[in-house]
Amino acid sequence: MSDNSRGKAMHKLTQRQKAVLEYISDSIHARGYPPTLREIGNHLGIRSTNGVNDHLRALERKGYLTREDMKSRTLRLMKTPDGKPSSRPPAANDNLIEIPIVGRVAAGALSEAIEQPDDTVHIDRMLIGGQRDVFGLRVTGDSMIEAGIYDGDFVFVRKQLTANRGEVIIALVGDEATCKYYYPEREHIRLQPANKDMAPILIPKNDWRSTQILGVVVGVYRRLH
Amino acid sequence: MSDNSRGKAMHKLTQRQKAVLEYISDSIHARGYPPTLREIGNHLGIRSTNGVNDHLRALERKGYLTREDMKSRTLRLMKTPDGKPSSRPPAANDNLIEIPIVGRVAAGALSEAIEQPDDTVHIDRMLIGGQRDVFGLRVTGDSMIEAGIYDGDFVFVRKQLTANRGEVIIALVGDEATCKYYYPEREHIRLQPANKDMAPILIPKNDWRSTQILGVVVGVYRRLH
DNA sequence: GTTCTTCCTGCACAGATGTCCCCTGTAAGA
DNA sequence: TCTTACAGGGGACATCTGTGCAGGAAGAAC
Repeated sequence: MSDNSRGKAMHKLTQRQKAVLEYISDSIHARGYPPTLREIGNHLGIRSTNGVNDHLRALERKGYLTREDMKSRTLRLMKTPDGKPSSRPPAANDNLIEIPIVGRVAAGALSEAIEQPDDTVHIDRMLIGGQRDVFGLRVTGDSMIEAGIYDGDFVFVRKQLTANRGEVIIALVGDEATCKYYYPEREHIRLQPANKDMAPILIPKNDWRSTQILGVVVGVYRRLH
Repeated sequence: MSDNSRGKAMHKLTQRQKAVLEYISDSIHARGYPPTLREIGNHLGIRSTNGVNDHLRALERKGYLTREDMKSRTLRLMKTPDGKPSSRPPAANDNLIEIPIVGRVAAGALSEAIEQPDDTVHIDRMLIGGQRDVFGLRVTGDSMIEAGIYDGDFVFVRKQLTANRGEVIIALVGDEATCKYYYPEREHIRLQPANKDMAPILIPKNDWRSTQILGVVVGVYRRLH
């Protein structure tokens, strides 16, 4: 046994093997359970269970899946066709966070708005830095264009009542949620737009309630095209 | 048949039924596939497959799971024991797309880069407009700051070889992928930065190969904080 | 009491499913 | 040329696995 290409080498898949792997993955995600040999064969036009088994053995040998002897539907994916470790069910859930997109946000109504969101999106934790208690908001207006936040952008906001100087926050001014830089100063809180044509909003510290900060912006998304 | 508590009433589970449901759920999450009748019986100390089947029938009747006739391991959870809809995998998957984040992109090597991505992220289809063939790229440099695309931003790119005038594209210039506005003109292709301090890149149409367009930017994401 | 439902035992059986063996053929390497 | 990996066909076979029938015991509901 010369076995020259073993070790932790990246075994590449053939087109056919890839198709098999993809069908297994699809089946698991769409139905919640893996397919049988015959289901795989049926889907790919392979009439012999042995033909399918050949592919499964190859995939097993290359480390893309494991299975248990003599048990039906016990396929488990180990890697995606790209070679990424694919403990998909855990991975998909662990790395994702469901974020409510709230439409209008009125005073005190943030939690209500989050409880009954118009919509939700799923975001990879990687993109929001593993934060918790995040909600999404659609930006209206051009007050932050110099910070690269445009009209229509989505901002993802970590819910918190305090912020550090200079952070981009969502604050409640009157009955409206607004996106600004946060600059606490001696006499007042300055909410600074990133737009030289717009003036800062100054709120005397007397009038300021801590509940007016809804959160800190941790991500911005813009659709183009 | 009086059947007084039917309708869409919330059917409560017995202790035993709950245990069965929990074992099924555990099995799916821990192993990736549902158990068989005998596995359930074995785990709960039920020696008769029929005893187990009784529970499954009860759970089915009460709407907590479904299964397919004469197929092994085809249990599907519909509700958690609390009564919450538990269609986690379907919901999460239909709306999500897995996007490879490619690092370096050299001439002709885009598909390879996508096949072996350094990383992938999951993006809600809603955010990229239901596009297919999308990959992600980290932006380097300030050439698009006036378009709100900053150094370090992620751009999501729909793979295509053509573009419309004025779109933000990723093109291959030399051996490097670059993000610019696309302006085809009489004599040359103009790749226009969105930065008044930078000059456009002009490529004579003779030197231009269609493969130089890698795709059109459909989304931009920026982490803050 | 009578009738349900729940929760089992035990068992027979048919259909589903994985495994194994024997083949054919192609293509790439050594 | 010989070997190996790939991509199957066809089929026998043992085992898995769900289904169904015949009960039984305990408790609740009527």
